[in-house]
Amino acid sequence: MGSYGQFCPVARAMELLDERWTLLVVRELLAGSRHFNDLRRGVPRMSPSLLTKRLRTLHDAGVVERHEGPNSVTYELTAAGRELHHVVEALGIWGTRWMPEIGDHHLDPRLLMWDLHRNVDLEAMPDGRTVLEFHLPDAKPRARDWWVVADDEGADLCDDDPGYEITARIEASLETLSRVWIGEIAWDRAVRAGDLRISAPDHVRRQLPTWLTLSHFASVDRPMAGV
Amino acid sequence: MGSYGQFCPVARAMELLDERWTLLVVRELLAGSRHFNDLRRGVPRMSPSLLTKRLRTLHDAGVVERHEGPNSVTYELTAAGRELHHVVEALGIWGTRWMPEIGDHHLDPRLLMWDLHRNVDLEAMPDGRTVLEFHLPDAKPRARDWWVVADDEGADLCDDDPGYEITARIEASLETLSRVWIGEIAWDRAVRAGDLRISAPDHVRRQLPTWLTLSHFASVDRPMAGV
DNA sequence: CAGTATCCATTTCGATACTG
DNA sequence: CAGTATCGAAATGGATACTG
Repeated sequence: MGSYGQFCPVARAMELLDERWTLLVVRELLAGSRHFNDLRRGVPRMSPSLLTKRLRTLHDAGVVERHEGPNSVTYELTAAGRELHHVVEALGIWGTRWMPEIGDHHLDPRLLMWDLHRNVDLEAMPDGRTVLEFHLPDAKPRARDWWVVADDEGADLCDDDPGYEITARIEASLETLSRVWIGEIAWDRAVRAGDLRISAPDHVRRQLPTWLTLSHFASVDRPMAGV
Repeated sequence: MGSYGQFCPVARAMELLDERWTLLVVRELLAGSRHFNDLRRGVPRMSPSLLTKRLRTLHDAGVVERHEGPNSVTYELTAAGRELHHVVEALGIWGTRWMPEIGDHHLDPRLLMWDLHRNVDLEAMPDGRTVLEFHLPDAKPRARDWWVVADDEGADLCDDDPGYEITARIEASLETLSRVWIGEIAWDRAVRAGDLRISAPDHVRRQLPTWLTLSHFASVDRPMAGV
């Protein structure tokens, strides 16, 4: 394993990048995660020891820098790491266009809510606190109810009721919400079909789609759409 | 192994593409190889059974088409496969810019000569037959001498003396010629340093660099150059 | 030309539990 | 918070030889 025995730069890049999980960790770092446990939330099926190992490999390759603070450790991409965004972008576009639709084994409520919560548009939200309650009836008990609590400082994700007043409640199956998030079905269409149910005052209901920024790849053109 | 359990399109693309050798096979197909044994020459360290397996996986994923002719089998990229050129391109550029210089274990005379021979510029060459003899003194006996025989039909690679009149003879270590090929050192500089030695009439000697097109990534800007 | 067949050493990863 | 420790099951793929 390891080297391909080729001088070709594609092969030498893949020596590092074809290791399982590696580019997903890079994707998380590109998305802005800095702490070990934040990274974990972006790759929830990855074991912590494997994450450690990958971070070390990426560090040794000059892609990641590790900073030890007084009471926290942060990881950051180097210039080389930041340039991997071209690779991740190309992969994401290709995956969106050509990979078959998502199946049950691709669905993960923890990842979905983690992605959703870190992409809320704080600017678009009203001043003060906004609390979005999500209910995924078909998820496992522990992953069924979520709260995104946003103020001008940022957005937090809770899996316990924080007790605040709810601005809006969103109910959908894990599959529906996932497919809306990645752009496979449109928000409005899911609402009209009754697959996405919103409990909120009318003005909130209208605003809601602008608060939730969908996946970066949601707007990618799909050649197979409707086939 | 296999699924990452993520709906993220980067993850779904990597489910297919992070398997060892896969993108190098795609690179070969993008470079124009159509036949099994041509593909093998582009990935000389890959076992034939593994190549078979990867081709099957790529076929099942809709990336490759397999055509059985009367006495030959050809593989061709589908539209989905052709679009992987964005991914391969991004990887090659990144690898060129950020992967450390090549080491001995990256050198492979078979691959080098295969790459060189399929990138000669037939248009730039004189009419009739052109025969380039390569001598790599430090390669293993069987991989030390090569002949590229080009006419207006195409270029062939031989590892036995075809017996034709030699237009030019090029002598360099495997490392030097590899580094020139991938653009790590310039042709002229290698010649001036005496690392690349050419036996040919003066007008051929001047023309030679235009006949040999270097690696597609040779011209990529290297941020670490000279550090 | 275009693959199969075989075989095992090695790796790799996932799951889980635990720690300063 | 930021990791280690441990373990075994699974698979991966490299080497080599062979075939219609």
